[in-house]
Amino acid sequence: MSATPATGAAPAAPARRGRPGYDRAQILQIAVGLFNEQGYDATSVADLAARLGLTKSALYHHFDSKEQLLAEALDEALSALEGVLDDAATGGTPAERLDAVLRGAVEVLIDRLPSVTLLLRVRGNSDTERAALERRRLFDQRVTELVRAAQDAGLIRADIDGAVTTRLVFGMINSVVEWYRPSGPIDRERLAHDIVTITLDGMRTR
Amino acid sequence: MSATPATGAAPAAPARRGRPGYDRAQILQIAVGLFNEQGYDATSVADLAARLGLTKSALYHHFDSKEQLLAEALDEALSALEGVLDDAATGGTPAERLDAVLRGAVEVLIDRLPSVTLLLRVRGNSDTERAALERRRLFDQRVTELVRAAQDAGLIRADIDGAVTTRLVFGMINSVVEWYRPSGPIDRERLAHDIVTITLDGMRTR
DNA sequence: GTCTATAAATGGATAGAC
DNA sequence: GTCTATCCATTTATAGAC
Repeated sequence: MSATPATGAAPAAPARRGRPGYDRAQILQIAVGLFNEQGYDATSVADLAARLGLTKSALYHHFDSKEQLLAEALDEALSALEGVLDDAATGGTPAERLDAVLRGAVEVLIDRLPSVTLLLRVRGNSDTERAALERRRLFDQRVTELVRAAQDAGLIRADIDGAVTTRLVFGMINSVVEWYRPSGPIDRERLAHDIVTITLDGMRTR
Repeated sequence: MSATPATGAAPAAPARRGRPGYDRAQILQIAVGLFNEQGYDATSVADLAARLGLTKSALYHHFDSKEQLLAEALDEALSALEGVLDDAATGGTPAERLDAVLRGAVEVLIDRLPSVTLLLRVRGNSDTERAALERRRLFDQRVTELVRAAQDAGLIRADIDGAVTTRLVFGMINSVVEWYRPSGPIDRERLAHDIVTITLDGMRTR
C-alpha cells in the first residue's frame, strides 16, 4: 500500500536522503487531495507547497505548472473509467454488460476516489479542462448506447429516455464522491451492490 | 416570469435612464450565471464587471463584496429547499410525505436552477460557505428522518441504510443541475416523474 | 533537490471626480 | 450610478545560489 507507485522505469525508488524528497507521484497525490478540499482554483501553489513542507520553487522543480498536476490527475481518472467500458464491451447480454459497467464504475470511483472527484468538478476553464470534459462526454455516450441496447432488448424500461436514464443513474453513482470515505463502515462491494439494487429495482418495497 | 423579483419594498422598479442601470437582483442573477459557468473562485470581479458592461467600481456601488453576492444566492437556494420540507411536514403517511419531498426538491432545483447549482458546488472555503454547508447538512438530516420513518412503516426497503439511501437518491436529484436546461425537450413535471419512478421502482422491467 | 529573492500579472477593494 | 486611477495582497512562475 505504501510502496512507491512506479512513475517511470525505476523498479523501486529508494527513499531520498535529506529533506522531504518527494517524487512526482507523491506530490501529485497530495496536490489532488488539496484540490479536492479547497477546489482547484482556490488552491494556490503556495498552499500546496506549504502542505508539502516545501517552497514553491522546490515544487516547480518537480512540475512545470499547476495545470500539469491537474492534467495528470484527470488523465488517471479518465483512463480508469474508459477501462471499465473496454472491459465490459466483451461481455454477454446488454443487461450483463450494463450491470458490469455500473458495478465497475462504482469500483473505479472508489479505488480512484481523489482523481475521479477532481474530474467530476472540472468546469472547462482551460484547454486541459475542456479536453477532459470532452473525454467524459464520449464516455457518457458509450454508456448511453449500452442503455439503449438494453432497452431494445426489453430489459430496461423504455418509458424513460435512455440518455436521461443514463444521466440520472450516473448522477447517483458520481454523487458518491461527495460523501464516501474508504475508512467508513461501508465497503466497496456493499456500496456497488446497494447502488445497482436501487437503480435496477428501486427503493420501494414490493 | 420576466417581472421584477421584488427585492425590497418598491412594487415595480422603473427602467433606469442612461447607461445599463442594473438593480441588485439583475446583477445577482448575472453573477450567479457566471459563477456557475466558471466556478466561483475562478470568476474575478473584473470578469463579472466585463460581462455586465460595467467597471469594477460601478459593481461595488451595488454590492459590498464578491462574497455578499455568493451569500445572497446561497440563501435563496437554501430557503427554497427548506420550504419543501416545511410544506411536506404537514402531509399524511411517511410514503406520501417522502414522495412530496422528492418531487418538491426536483421542482425547486429546476425553478431555482442557478442558485441551487451554486449551492451544490460550495466547498467550505469561507464562513459564508461553511454556514451554507451546515444548513445543507440539516436539510439532509431531516430528509433522512423521513426515509427512516418510511422504512419503519415498511414502505421503503430496509436492507439498505436510510442515510445511504437518502444520499444516493439526492445524489441523483442534485445531479440534474449538471445537464438540465429549462429550454430543452423535457419539462419539469416529466423530469420529476422520471426521477420518482426510477428511485422508487428502478429501471429494470418486470 | 531545496532554498531566497524577485518578477510580472491579477486578485479584491477603495477614493474621489463627474 | 458610473467612471479613472490606485492600493496592496496574492498569484503563477523564474533566476540563480547552495
